[in-house]
Amino acid sequence: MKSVAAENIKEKALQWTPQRKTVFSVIANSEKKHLLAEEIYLMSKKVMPNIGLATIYRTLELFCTEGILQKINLPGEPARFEMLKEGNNDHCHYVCLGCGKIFEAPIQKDLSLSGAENDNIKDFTITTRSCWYFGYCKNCRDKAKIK
Amino acid sequence: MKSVAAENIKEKALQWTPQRKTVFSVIANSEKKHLLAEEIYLMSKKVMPNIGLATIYRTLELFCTEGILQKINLPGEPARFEMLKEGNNDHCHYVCLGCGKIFEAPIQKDLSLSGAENDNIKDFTITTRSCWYFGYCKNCRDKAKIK
DNA sequence: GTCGCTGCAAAGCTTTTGCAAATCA
DNA sequence: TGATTTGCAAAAGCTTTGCAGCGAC
Repeated sequence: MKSVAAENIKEKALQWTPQRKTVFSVIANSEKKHLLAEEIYLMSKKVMPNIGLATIYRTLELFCTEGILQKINLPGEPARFEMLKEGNNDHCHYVCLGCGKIFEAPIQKDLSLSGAENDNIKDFTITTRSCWYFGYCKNCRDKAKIK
Repeated sequence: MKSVAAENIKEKALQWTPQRKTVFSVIANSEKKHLLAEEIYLMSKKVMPNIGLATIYRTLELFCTEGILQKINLPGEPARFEMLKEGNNDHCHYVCLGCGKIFEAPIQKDLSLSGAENDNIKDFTITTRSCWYFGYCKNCRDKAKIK
């Protein structure tokens, strides 16, 4: 399993090397969805002990430009990477400040231009959306109340 | 002009020092809304040549925890800082990938829980929203078509 | 044989930290 | 005076880059 985007790499005469296969499968098979470069590196090293960190970074960058991955930057921590799916990737993320878990939900279709009173925005062509909500999940909120 | 949040600093026995005043006024009076630490540092140095970069970072962190500033992390560049206003700060950002300009619009009220099919999300308490749309403004899109 | 890819090490950049001196309450 | 803040320099942490060797086509 490589995905259409992965096929694109071959078409562009870029190589589907063992290292790139490893990085791809490690991310694709991970239970965690939002991975640090360091985590991807360590998981890849289990499969391919000689792989270098620079290769990880170069591969992640490649995958991002090819639309296989999305890079996520949250405050106070290194970048994370999330696998994109064919078709709709318009979901928003709910980050619990208590337990650190990340939940996801679809983004409303009409959300993008809502409330636009500004021509610049009414006439804006969106290519990528990134919506992040920070707060507390039920569990953590309940715990906080008990305290 | 200091804002309620700035007053809070005094109440907490934190000091409203010349350096902090400088950083605050430099950001408050800037035309650009989304500033790099480096930009704030250079602007502050014009007013107070001896101010140190570490002081800038420490002040920015303080202002963020006090709710005076919001830290913004976009991929591929250092953190930016945006001044928060009293009351509603729920706006989303449109970043033009052509000219780099950032436009703003209000966020829909009902946006947060829309499409939630998941209990974790239905029952999520949001404290902060961060919505970013990437794409092309009218100008840049038109230019691209001419090419 | 050419071109791209890899691993290693070094460098780069942003941000944080340690500490003595200065400042403020 | 005692606690906080500052500036400088050094360190830390993440990421990128240079380069020689390797591998694919």
